[in-house]
Amino acid sequence: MCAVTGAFAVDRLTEELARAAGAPVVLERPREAAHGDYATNVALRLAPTRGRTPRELAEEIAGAATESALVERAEVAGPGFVNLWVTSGWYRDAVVEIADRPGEYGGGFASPRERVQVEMVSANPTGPITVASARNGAYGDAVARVLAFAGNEVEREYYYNDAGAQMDRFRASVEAVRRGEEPPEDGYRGAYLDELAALDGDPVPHMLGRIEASLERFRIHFDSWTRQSELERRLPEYLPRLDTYEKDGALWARSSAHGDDEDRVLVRSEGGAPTYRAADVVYLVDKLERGFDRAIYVLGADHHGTRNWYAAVARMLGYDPAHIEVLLYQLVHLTRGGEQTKMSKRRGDVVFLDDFMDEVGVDAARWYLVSRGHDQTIEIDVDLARERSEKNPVYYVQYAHARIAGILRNAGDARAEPEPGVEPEREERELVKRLAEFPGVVAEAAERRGPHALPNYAIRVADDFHRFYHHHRVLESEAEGFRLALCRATQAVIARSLDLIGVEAPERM
RNA sequence: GCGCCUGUAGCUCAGUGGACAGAGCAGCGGACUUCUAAUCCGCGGGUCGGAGGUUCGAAUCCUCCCAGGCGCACCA
Repeated sequence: MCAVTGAFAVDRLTEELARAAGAPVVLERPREAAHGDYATNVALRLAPTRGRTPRELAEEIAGAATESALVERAEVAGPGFVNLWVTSGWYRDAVVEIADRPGEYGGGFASPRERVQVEMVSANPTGPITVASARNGAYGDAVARVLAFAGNEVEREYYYNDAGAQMDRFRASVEAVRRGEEPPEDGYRGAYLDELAALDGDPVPHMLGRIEASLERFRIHFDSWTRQSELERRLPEYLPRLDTYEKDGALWARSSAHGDDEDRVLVRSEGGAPTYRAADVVYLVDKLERGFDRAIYVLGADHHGTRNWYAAVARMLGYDPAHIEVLLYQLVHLTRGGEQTKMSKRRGDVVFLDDFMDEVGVDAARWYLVSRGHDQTIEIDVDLARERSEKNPVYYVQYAHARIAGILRNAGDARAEPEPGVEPEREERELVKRLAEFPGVVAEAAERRGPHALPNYAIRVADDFHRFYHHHRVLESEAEGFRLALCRATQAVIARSLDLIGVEAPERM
């Protein structure tokens, strides 16, 4: 239970209403201003169980609600909605509570607090990071940031394949270039191969270095890097704990008996080499034995077929599959002038993250890749990206932040404290109510693993702020103290919304 | 054939049970001796893929159908 003191403004209002209704309520913001600042359908929900008509019950709740010091007025509307108008005191308190603790507002709600590992990107180091993999990172890192802000302890990990058939082809391709020959038919091509060929030794560590640099530039920092080859070696320890059988000379996991769609090969018939699945087994044990309460896998939709595999492995090993979570995101389709391009590293005709960042900037790149629902395939016209950059909503949001920073620079010693009797104007009330939504937006983004709610919300905040700014002066106005506090609160919410998706909040533009 | 995802304005997409469905871009018309016009104000634009069902109430939940994307390896 959260204490009443220190609870957010909407929570306090919700509790007052729950008291009036004698049941839990959910408040929502009506689309129509005529329907009040907040509204609840609690009477509609309660009427059947209480043997009353919805309107009758709504009248009663509305009457009780007006007793609250937070409620200016309450009306019954439609089939039985209770519409509420809040007092100017509620607005002042809401602003102060955000402005007073800008670093914490909206966060710290995780219960229980968990140790979480988010494993993401994990692309084979056979080439630079592509825009497709960048979506994995943009999504996974935003989820990680949201979970951390919620109060969890989060680590990011990159898992890479440093052995196996694809890596052999990659190394052979580099070797061929070093000998001045064409890469093999099934090998890799592209300008980056020449750069790797110019360096000495195994190209894999060099490639990984470039990948890490790209991701750091993309503002994703990995706490750890795990190699597939090291995990494979430990397979014999865990084989006895698995449900396995031999068929056609290969060793199979009977995963279909534990929730997977089919059985999987662990050890190949020819050569006796372990498969990628074998490394999966060891890796899962490794993650959980490191003490993570939750191991999150971020995978592209082309891997959705393996979703049940991880849970099956957990069950076979005797772990609760609830510790494992697979997040899927749909793929990125790139077009050039309307024509589809194929994403194949081997053909070398892909768009690399570094080039994408060069073209549209880091902020727009992150914004673009995370502002759409992860269940949605996104289309990016690479040719359009550059010219669209000035119209990208990310600048609209950043500009609101920079404008506020400008006001606060000019404010000097002026105090950001609401004047006791100040009556907020319409644009101010809308902005305050918007800021009051923030904790709910973050909580939902965390729960649904849907960080795209944040950029969409940030646009609304910027929208409300720009409108407020246009209609009212802050400095040397009669409500200067209130408005300065409102500016601080807005700045905090915008900065946090952007930070959670890895976008910077500039002081000047 | 089986599985996952998607179908909302001209385009790109929000909106996972509430009151006449929203934004950005594109189109048209207005507002700058400003705390930054990267802004604001206004206008036009929709059988929410289709058909049934559940509900006081459905873009949202259920069933079927249509269309598209991605999978269904001893590659990763």
